[in-house]
Amino acid sequence: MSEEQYPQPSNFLRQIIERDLVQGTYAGRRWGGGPGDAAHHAAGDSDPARIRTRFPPEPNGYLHVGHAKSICLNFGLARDYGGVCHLRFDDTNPEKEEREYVDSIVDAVQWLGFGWEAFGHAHLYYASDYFDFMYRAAEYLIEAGHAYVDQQTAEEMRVNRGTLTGPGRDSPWRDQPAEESLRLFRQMRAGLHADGSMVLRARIDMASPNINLRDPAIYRIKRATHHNTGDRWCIYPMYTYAHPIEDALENITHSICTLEFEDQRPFYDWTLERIVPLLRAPQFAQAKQLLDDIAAEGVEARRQFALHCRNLAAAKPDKLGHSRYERRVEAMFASWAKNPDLAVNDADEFFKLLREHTQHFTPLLQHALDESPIKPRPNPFLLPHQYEFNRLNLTYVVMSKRKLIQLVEDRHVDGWDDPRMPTVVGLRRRGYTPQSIQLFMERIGVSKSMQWIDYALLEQALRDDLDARAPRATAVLEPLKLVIDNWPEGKTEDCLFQVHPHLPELGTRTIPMARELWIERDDFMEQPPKGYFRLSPGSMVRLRSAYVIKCTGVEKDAAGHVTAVHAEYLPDTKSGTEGANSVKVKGAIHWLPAHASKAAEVRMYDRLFSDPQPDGGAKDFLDLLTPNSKRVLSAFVESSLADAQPDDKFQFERNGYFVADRKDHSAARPVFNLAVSLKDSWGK
RNA sequence: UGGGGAGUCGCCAAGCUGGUUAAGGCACCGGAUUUUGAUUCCGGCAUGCGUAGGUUCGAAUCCUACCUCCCCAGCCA
Repeated sequence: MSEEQYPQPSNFLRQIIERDLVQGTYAGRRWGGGPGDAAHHAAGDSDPARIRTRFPPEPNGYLHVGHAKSICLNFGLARDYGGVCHLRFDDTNPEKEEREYVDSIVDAVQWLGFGWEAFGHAHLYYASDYFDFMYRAAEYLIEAGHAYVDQQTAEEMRVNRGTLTGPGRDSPWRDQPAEESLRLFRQMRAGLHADGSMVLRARIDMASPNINLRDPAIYRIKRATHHNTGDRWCIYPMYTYAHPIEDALENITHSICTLEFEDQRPFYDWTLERIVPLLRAPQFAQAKQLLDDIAAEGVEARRQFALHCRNLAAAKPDKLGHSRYERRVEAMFASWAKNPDLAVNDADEFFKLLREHTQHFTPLLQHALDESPIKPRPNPFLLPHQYEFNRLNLTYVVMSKRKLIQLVEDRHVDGWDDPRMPTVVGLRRRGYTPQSIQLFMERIGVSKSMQWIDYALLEQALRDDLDARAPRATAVLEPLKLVIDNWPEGKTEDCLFQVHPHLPELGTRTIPMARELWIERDDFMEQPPKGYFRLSPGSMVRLRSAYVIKCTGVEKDAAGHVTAVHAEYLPDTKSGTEGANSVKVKGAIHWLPAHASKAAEVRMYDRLFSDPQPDGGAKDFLDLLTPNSKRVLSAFVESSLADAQPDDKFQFERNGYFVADRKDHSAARPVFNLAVSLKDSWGK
């Protein structure tokens, strides 16, 4: 795997993947054609996907630009490394989830330019389809002494969890016999207990400095109709328990999530390591074989592997549990610490214990094989690993679901797809292209440090994308009448415009010049400041693709507002003719004929918030809303725009990029949204 | 105060198995071209890598101490 093969900028995730590819970490995987346990996959061929990633949204709301980063990352990595990215709905909490959101997420991911069809399969999955396996695994954990049913109230559990600095207290139910927990758990499933009356908990360590390891809840009773499984279940697994299982069943190699889940990773590993005998049954047999092989290699191999395991257990004490087999091994490790030579004497017994009671040692074995410094040993378990990246923070927007909902419900915006919203549907309606969003994500990169990205960067990515390909058009947004007094009444003359200045193959369009025109109100000033290139009394300016004109006067209403501007044109200065450059002018303004332009509604959008971090600190984000962030203008557009279809994007020259509104635009009633203004070093 | 992360130019971000002139993007500042004050093009932009020590011929990269910021105490995800 040479560097030249991967021209993309390096980041820590790419390095991890490239390392795994080089080392063949996941080379031995088989794929059963769909998600399933190892027996299912063992029956399939070797996995055609070199890596598998996943985008796992909970279908409880609309996706926003933060999700888009995760989508671009996960699907992008899979695409770049010959892998597959699964779209998986993490639907383990029926109270919050709805079919409507599933549909909108499917739509959003596709629109962003990604798909989950690969190697003849549509990799779209639901965590809820794995409930049976999750339940089986839970019973297995109970039987193995790794989980118990707790009848404390939620409040008692909270109190007994301890604090950030102080340890928790064991539940009175923690040491009840496995049979009793199993009986209760089955009753929970059968619906014999009230919601909230008991919960299944992993049995780990109530004194762990990592609070997530203080016997986390893994199943709760919740009578709610699930969008996918209906009323089949009244107990539902918790995310922390369900997620690693989902990944493992789907053969995910790199499970990539945001930084706040870092503390959760030890539990992710804990879960998979404990259920290896169930999850990876055929590989489990392979692991026993591997132990036999090592043992057969001789005294030195045995000694090395045993000491490697000891060192690992010393570094990660949680890899060893409390069964009597594990306690025996623990005792051996302790004696070897004092005298490594003892390892030689104990090696036979050590291997015998591991070989005959492998199910107790899967956590230790998993890590020993994963990080074998002695001699590369294939790790048959092929468990997925979790990696975390920095979440996107964008200035001038809010991204928390609660706040987004409030904006919609309190009618500060016109809906989830309001062009000012940072939702994917909002960006789409605003005129953002999938390419611009992908470009933005490439530019901001990914790392593990906190990132605050200026909203302007998103806008610039849109400009860069649209500048290269959007057809040009003329629109006069705030019209002011211009009368060319020396132009004959009734005369018109076609003026030629390029559709795109750098893409001549896109052709030309014409706009007829006439006596009465519309120009932009901003393009005239009665008392111009220094450096103003446009029209003012006595000044000359070019009408784009037409003639140079000289301003001769203004009309005003009773209040003194300018109602019309008068000018005379210089007949020999038409663009494209010999005399075009006979008169040099600094400014060129755009215009439209009053008799042949189309009226259109143009919606001008500003940032929703005027504070760079409306989400931060003690501020009330609603106090920081930009007043009038939406302005509706009655504008004129060139008549060729009558053919514009909803979602079509244009550069309105000298103004910015606009999109025909995907909901409201029609030929009869054209409606355009400002996507992003042109860069303006003068400052309108 | 426990645990887990992170600190490289205004904003991102490479580099971090010690030796490069500390990549690149965005922003910004010059200048050229321009009938969009747009685009494009050229040029500029960290003697410096959170701070202080140390190891070394040589440190952003290794060691020590300290500082700052973020995350964690749901039967949410």
